[in-house]
Amino acid sequence: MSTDVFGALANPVRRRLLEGLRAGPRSTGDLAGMFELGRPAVSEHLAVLRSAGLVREEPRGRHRFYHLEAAPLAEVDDWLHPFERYWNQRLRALSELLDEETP
Amino acid sequence: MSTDVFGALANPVRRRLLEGLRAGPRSTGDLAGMFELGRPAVSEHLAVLRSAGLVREEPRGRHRFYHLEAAPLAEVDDWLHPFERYWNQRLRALSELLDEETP
DNA sequence: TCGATGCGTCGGGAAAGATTGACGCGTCGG
DNA sequence: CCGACGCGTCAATCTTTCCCGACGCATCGA
Repeated sequence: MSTDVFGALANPVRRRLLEGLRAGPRSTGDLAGMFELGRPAVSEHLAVLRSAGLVREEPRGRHRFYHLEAAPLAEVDDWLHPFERYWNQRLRALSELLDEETP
Repeated sequence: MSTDVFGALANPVRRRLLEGLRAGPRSTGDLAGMFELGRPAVSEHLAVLRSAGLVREEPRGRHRFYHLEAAPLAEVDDWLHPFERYWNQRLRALSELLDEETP
C-alpha cells in the first residue's frame, strides 16, 4: 500500500524527480528527459513515489501529469527534528549546558 | 567511503539505532537488545551508519561504544527545506504571498 | 479510420541489501 | 594463565531493488 517515505527518498533519481516537480506539474516524458534512463525506469520510480503518497497523477489527454504531494515529507521532518540540536553548534552548546544543569 | 545518508536512513533498524543513541553512547550488545535481530546483523547496520558518518565508535575495554554523529543529517534537512512550504499550510500561504511581492 | 505518440505494466536479469552461523581477535575476571 | 565475554568480519543465502526491451491500451492529428 503506502510504501515507506524514507525508502522512497533513498534513491537519487526519485529525489531529483521531486525537485523537478517543485516548479509545477510535469508529464512523464518531460521528467524522463532529466535523466539518461529509459522511460520505463522513470515510470517505475514515479510509481514508487505515488505509492508513498509523494506524487499525484492527473491524466490529461494522452499525457499524464504528476503533481508534487509533499505532505508525507512531514514525517521525515518530524523524525529529523529531535536530532537538530546535535548538529547545530549553538543549540548543541545550549543543550550541553542544560545537560550539566540537570543531572 | 561515505555512503549515502538517505540510503542509511532507508532502513527502520538503522533509524531506531540513531534514536537509541540520542540519549548517549551505548554498546553494541546494548543496542542489539533493542531488536529481535542477531548481533551480526546489528553490527553490520552500525557499520553502514559509520560509513555514512552518522556514528563514531569508541573502543572501551572489550566493549565498543557508539556515539551519535548527527552532522550528516544536516544534508537531509537542507534537502527537505525547499519542500517545507508545500506541506505547511501557513508557510505556503506566506511564501505564495512573498512570491507575489518579489517578481 | 489509421498511424503515431505517450504511458503503464510485465518478464527477466543484474546488482545491491539483509540476515544468519561460524570463526578469530582482543579483553576481562579468577 | 585460561576460560568466558563482547565484537567485528567472512561466506552463503535469500530477498529487494533497479533497469531494460517488449507489449498493449488509450489518445490525438490527419
